[in-house]
Amino acid sequence: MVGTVTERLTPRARQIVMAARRLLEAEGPEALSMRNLAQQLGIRAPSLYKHFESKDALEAVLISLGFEEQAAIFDAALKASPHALSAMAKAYRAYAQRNPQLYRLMYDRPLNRALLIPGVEDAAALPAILAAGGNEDLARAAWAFAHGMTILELNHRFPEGVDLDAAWERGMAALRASVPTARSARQRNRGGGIRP
Amino acid sequence: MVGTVTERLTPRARQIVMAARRLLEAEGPEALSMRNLAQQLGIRAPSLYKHFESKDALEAVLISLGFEEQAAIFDAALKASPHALSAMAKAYRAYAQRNPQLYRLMYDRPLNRALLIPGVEDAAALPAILAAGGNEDLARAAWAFAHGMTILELNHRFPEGVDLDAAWERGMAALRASVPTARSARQRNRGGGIRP
DNA sequence: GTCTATATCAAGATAGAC
DNA sequence: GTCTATCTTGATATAGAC
Repeated sequence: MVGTVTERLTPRARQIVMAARRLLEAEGPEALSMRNLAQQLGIRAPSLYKHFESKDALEAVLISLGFEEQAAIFDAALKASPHALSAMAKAYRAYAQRNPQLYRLMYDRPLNRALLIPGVEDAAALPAILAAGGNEDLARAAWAFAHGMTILELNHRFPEGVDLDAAWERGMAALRASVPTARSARQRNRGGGIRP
Repeated sequence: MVGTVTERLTPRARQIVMAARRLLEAEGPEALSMRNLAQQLGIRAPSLYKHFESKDALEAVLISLGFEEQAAIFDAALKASPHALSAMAKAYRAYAQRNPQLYRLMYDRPLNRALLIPGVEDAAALPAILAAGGNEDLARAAWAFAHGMTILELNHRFPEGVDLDAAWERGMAALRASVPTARSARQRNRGGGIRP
């Protein structure tokens, strides 16, 4: 399903989204203003509103794109490795490191789900549940751990020079030991939604 | 050491900080502007600058206050319970739930450490390291898990109605099983700073 | 300690012409 | 699809009088 987000856009809207992504990644979410974005494209800010209803709508496309990309790499990690949970964690960390500002945009605030492309959020979450052996509580715990490590590192909250690889490995080792077997998973899984 | 932060302030500055805290908790970080704050106090915004050099300086006092309070409740949790790591996690979660907007202010951005009251950040972190049996990697992992659960819940990232108690317990059970003994801790602890 | 007046800047968004 | 001109709002902060 890669490409469904940008395929919904007109060619010009796609160009704008790509410019927005470059600007975001280069200068951070505060710099992503309609004025700055227009300048990057060599046009004026009001022109952008012919392509997107609002700034929120434009950001929602970026966020949808992020979920779509996460879903793809999580699926790949899940299929490629027998150690599903660790592979997912590595993929999660790598994505955030390659796209730190988009990651911030995706996770720093409550989501405006009405503006998202339907399904993208759940598509990114499903592989995590599978990697947790179907146990949603464990999937949520693993997600929280991965997000916490990621955002605390992005915000420079750990002491400088510290070995974060070791902290990741320590946490993942603990969580891995907690993955249920296929049999116990069937007993435990009580539904409730696709997101972990 | 409770009270050291507000003790450094003049009586009027203390009143301003308390009003800022009420405003922050009632309406969120975006509403904490110098204008709004002044209005709460029945004065004009420029008057605030006679008491604080900048908005950042005022926020730094609030953040220092948060660390001071966290240090106090973490110390208490550590002393009160033989299950140190779980007690810490419960205290962490409870503090964030009682002070959600201050929690956001404390953790959503990189810290301006030059403006903080010296030592408060480390004082809040030390109990976590002790609770992790002295293993700093584990302390960092546990902190990341607790912060991730907290901020994802505050931002409504989990599906509605889901049992987050179970996710907390699942994660903490896994991490708890990983706490080293006093003997192994002495071998492992490699220093590097007080923050986890 | 507080005031008024002001500087400075930047944000999102709309109307209507071309 | 882009423009100019404009509206509206709001932010942090300073100068200098009282």
